[in-house]
Parts: sequence; structure tokens; C-alpha cells
Amino acid sequence: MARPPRARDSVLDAFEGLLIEDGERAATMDATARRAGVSKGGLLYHFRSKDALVDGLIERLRVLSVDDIEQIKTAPDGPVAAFMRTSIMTGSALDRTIIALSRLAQNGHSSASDALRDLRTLWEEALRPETRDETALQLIMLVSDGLYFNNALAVGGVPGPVPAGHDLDALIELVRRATRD
Amino acid sequence: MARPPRARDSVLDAFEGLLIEDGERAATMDATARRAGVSKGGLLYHFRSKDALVDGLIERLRVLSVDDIEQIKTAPDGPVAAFMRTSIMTGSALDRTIIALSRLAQNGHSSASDALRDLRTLWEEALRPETRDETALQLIMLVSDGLYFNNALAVGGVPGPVPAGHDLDALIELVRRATRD
DNA sequence: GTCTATATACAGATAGAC
DNA sequence: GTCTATCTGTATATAGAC
Repeated sequence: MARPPRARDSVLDAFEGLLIEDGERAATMDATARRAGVSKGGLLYHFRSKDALVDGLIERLRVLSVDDIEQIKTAPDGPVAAFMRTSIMTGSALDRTIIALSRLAQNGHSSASDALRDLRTLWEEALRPETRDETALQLIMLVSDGLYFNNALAVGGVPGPVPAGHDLDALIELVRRATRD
Repeated sequence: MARPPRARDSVLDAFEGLLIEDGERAATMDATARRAGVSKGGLLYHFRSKDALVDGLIERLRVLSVDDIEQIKTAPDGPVAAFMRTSIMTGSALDRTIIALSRLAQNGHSSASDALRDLRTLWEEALRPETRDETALQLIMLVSDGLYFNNALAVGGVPGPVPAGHDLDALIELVRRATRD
């Protein structure tokens, strides 16, 4: 699996996009095939079942997670600021995969729940050395979760009430002051 | 509609429970009728379509919201602490309705998104007089959203990594200190 | 008010041609 | 590797008996 075929990736992109924009129920194999520009049979060659499609998205999350953790740990303005900046839906590949998997998690796909929980644990481990105590760490994690929740509720292109620009900077500064030792 | 029949309410309870425990896809009219102990025809007498079922849940949210806002405004330990305490899934009727509607919102039901946004605005208005500035208010709101997100991801009875007991008290105290004038 | 029976559409998945 | 055709189950909704 060193070099997965391009068609495979574009099918996964289509599935992810449908989950984000129209929700889990709309992300059928039929709709996914149509959006990816292949037939149902073509899709089923790459992913033998809907579970295989979900597994593909989970694998994508794990790959993107490694990069993200590395980036947070080496950020010039510090891990906490970097973490919070990227917690807001920037439209990054990781953000998209997280929202897509959260839709699946909320429809009983426990493997998706597990994968999201694993990523959250990686984040906690990266930030714990930077925070005063466990309460401060939880504050940071919950603010990040809150940003994701608002983005997750914004289905159909309606943006949630999430701070941006200067407001986000001010929020990051407030969180830093409240959690730094 | 001053006194809705009991059967109607128990159908709504069943629908809500299925959304929370098994997700939007599992919350079919068939499954809802079975869980409520009525036939499909019986359900359809009270709710003529699935949209009517969703509307019923939205109406329930509005009724519960009024009580909640009143309770927050008059809480002995202050609105901020009261708001955060009730943001954690206590299993209250309001919490359940919020999670159920968030599942619908994430499946393209824009009326559910609107209702949840309206409630969030009511909360903001109740807390704004209690906070230093808009940034502090957003911090509180996002922590609350984060608590809901973690509970929302806990499908099938697997609890999320949400603070409880003394840890929650410590978190509330940290947020209060960071946001009080 | 509550039931059974049924119509129509679409979901996931299989078989096999090209 | 990609396609069409088809099977089987289940979703929402209607009709009408009791």
C-alpha cells in the first residue's frame, strides 16, 4: 500500500466531502461514486464495502495526525497557540477528516470514535508538558473541542459563531494566560 | 396544544432516545414506533411525517430552554458556574434534547441547526453581563460547547473524557477566574 | 386513535461482461 | 480496473379497516 492508486484517493475525497457537506445519511455509496466520477462497480473495486470506506478514512486520519503532532511540537509560537490556531476549521486536510469521522462516530461507527479519541490523547500528551496542571490542560482541550463542535454543526455551508482573526488571537492569549505556569 | 396527549410525548421520547443512543440513521420511524410501543400507523397519527417528528423535538427544546435560562439567571452560585455545571451531560431533559437535535443538525436538518443556534444566543445574553469582555464570554461558551461535543461523540454508552466531580469544580473555578472582572 | 397492508424509492452488495 | 444489471432489505408514506 506504499502508493495507493489515484482513483482510490478521489473516492475517499468524495466520501469525506459528502459527510462534511450533507451529513452521514447523504454519504451513500451511490452518491460517493457519482461525486468521484466513477460507477458503483468502480468504487466497489477499491472499497469492497461501506466499512472499508470508513476504514480508509480512519487510515487517512492516522497519517495526517503524525504530521499535525510534529507541527504542534515544533511551532515557533509554542504548542498551545499552534494547537488552538489549527483547532479552528481552516479547511486543512486534517480538519476535514476529523469532521467527517465525527459524523460517522455519531452514527454508531465505534472505530471512528476510537480513532478520534486516540488523536485527542496524542494532543493531550503533546500539550501536557506546556501546562500548569491537568485542569489547565482540560481547559485547552475543551476550548478546542468547542471550536470543532461549532464547525461540525455548520452543515450546508452555514458557518457557526466561531471567533476569527483578532478575536481568535485574543482568545488564544486569554487561554495561554489562564493555563501557563 | 395546551395539553398534548401522553402517547405523543412517549413517541417523542423514543425518537430522542434512538437519536442519542444509536444515531440519526437508526432513528427510523419504524424503530421509533417499536420503541414507543405503538404501531407505525399509530405513530403517524400523531406525527404525519418525519419532519413533524423533528419539529416536535424543536418545540420541546424551546419549552425546556425557557426554564433553563431562568434557572441560570437566578442560580445561587452565579450564572457562569450554573451554566457550566449544566453543560455537562447530567442526563437532564434539556441535555438529551440538545444532543438529539445536534444529530439532526449534522444531517442537514437546518431547522435543528437554527434552534440550537437560538439557544446558544439566549445563553450568551444571560452570561454577557457576568463577563469582563466578549473574549471571556467566548471562552465560557466554547468550554461548554466542548463538553457537549465530547458527550455527543459518546455513542453507544461509551463515555467521553469529560471531567466530573472535583475536576469539574476545579475547571469551573479556573474559567471563573479567567473571565471575571 | 390505533391497527394492517401495501406502494414506491433507495440503500448496500453481488455477478459477470468488457 | 471499470462498467451495467440485478438481488435483497429497509425507509418513508398512503389507504383504509376496526
